[in-house]
Amino acid sequence: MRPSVPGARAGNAGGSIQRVVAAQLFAPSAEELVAFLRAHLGVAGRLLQVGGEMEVLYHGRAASSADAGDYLLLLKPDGSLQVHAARGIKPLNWQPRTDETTIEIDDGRAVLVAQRTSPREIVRVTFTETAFALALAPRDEGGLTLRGSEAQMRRALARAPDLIELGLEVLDEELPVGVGGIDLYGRDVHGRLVVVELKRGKATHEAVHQLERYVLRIREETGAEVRGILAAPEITVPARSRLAERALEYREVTALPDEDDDDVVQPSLFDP
Amino acid sequence: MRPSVPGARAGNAGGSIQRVVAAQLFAPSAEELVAFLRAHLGVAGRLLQVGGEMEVLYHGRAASSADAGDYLLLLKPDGSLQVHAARGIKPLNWQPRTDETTIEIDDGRAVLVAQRTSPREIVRVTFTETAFALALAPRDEGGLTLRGSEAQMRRALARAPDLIELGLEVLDEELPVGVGGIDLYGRDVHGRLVVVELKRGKATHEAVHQLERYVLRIREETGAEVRGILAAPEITVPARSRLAERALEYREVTALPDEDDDDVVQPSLFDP
DNA sequence: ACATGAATATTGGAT
DNA sequence: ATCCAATTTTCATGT
Repeated sequence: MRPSVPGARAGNAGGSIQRVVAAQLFAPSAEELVAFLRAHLGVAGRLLQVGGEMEVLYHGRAASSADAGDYLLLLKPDGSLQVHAARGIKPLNWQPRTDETTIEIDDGRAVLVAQRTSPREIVRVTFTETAFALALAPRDEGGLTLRGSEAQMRRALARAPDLIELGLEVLDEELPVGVGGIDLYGRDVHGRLVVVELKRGKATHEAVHQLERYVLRIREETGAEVRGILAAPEITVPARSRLAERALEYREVTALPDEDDDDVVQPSLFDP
Repeated sequence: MRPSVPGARAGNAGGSIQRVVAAQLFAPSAEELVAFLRAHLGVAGRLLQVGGEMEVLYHGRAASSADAGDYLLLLKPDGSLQVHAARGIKPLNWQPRTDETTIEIDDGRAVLVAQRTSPREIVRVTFTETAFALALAPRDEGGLTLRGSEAQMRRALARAPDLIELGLEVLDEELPVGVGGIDLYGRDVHGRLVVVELKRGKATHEAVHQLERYVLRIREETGAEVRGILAAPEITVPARSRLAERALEYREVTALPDEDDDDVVQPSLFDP
């Protein structure tokens, strides 16, 4: 029978633990923390963690300063760094990539400095009271599959354009026009050109602007009649108004099927 | 003298550790993990962590499935959840808020289900081989101050509009016009109306579109001559071209001062 | 609750 | 390297 709470197990137990938890350290001194981090920063694949009281300074695209508080620092093997507070998805401070990370003693405290060259940025973490440090050695990751992206929606609608409108013929996906691209470009049952702007979430006035720009551009280029359709699962009230003012259209399509359905895109409830 | 690597210290050592590390568990069985998580999920302020092999399913705004792999799960006291892989700032899976979190044994494995009501979302984590679990009790956070935001830039430029152009008089900040607002609205030394669009980073064609919309709107409303200025530290080449085509202007301003300077906004290098 | 826009956005793709 | 658009964007703010 294994001990449970609190874990009284020593450093390297058997089983998976020594493969994932490479090393651990509780309530270290500044010197111990520095030695620990230096040792493991040099090992490829290590995910390091430090928990406890720390101060964080950042200077780069912006600049920030976090007073001493209890945070959780993660240093991933790809050089990314994040400092988490007790709330929210987003870290308090972070760095997507770092080119150089050093750990030194400064004024009796362990100080980690992570720098990036382009753009020139620096994060400086001063550990004022460390509760623990962990060195993890994650093994392989599993694959990730995502459904319901806009790209999937677009491909599904290109295969089944009747879900947007009966008789719609799709001529192009991601058709480049000036800057950016038209999600779906085609011709309706009466031969009129159709520009379709897709959104996987609630469409806002920005999506209407995008559609408007594309429609005007195609009208200029072809001189023909061009319809514009905004296809999304939802639309904000102001966006709906603006659409109506410009004689553009809205079509309801959902990015995800119901859980008991296999299709990626559902037909609109309002199709004739 | 404290022990260093690997930490052979038992669960509740003295000092800060028992205040931050409430409990720990290494290589637990499914039952032990369930008991641990249940016990600590009920305690306010606990930040829970589970490391090891797990599968993650998500269904909500989109849907995703991550095969078994070594990940790190964070459950914060505010109900947010994130599953981190070894790379990147962003979690593999996450949930900004959860309304209900349960932990059960299913087919011999510990399974955590976190649900959110609005929008209806669910994250299901199946622990296939747990290396460790930690219950942290973070104490107070320090304050965070940030410099270099667009709002700061705007306030600084409103106080010192000469940094944009000599003689510029600012009449309004965040002036609502249709949808959205004009960052800075004023009058130049010749009495012409001026619309200023600010960006704290590199300005793209979207910023030009925004400026264009505002300028056209103000021209319509006033019938007067209206200048449009895009103020940013950088601008993309296509955005610069589009500006020129529309007879709009670019002014270089930086969001952050040099490190040895106290001003928030630097004057343009090209000012007369 | 809804709408809006900033963000140290991050990330992936195309050129 | 640059530019662009999506993102389960998240987040703060105003209405």
